[in-house]
Amino acid sequence: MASERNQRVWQVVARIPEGKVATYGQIAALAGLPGRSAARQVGYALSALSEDTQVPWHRVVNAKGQVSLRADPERPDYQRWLLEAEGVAFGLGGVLDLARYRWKDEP
DNA sequence: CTTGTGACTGTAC
DNA sequence: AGTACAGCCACAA
Repeated sequence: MASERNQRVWQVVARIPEGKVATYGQIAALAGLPGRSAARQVGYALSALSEDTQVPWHRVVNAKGQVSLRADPERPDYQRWLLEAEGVAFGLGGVLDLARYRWKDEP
């Protein structure tokens, strides 16, 4: 069974609308994770997700607007592929425009 | 108990 | 622009 804070993180991630993305720091703030290293715990929480999870973890990117996730040798840009399918445009370096796609908790 | 690692961020050079 | 360092926390061994 997952820890409460992990579920809290997943709950926040699940609120990200389609075609939008959020940064780890943002997720941490919304999830109410204390401390400055909260972003790490967010990443750790996502790492604990199952393969069949329904959480849109692919909408979570780092502060640079790039997909993080360890590069799986078999799925090098799985996350990017999922985002592109939602209408998110990536730059050449696999970077997206955070100023444009960053999710805002309130409209 | 200690140590090492990690889907990170911000500041400094 | 990129690179390096520090910060802080959870988890596995």
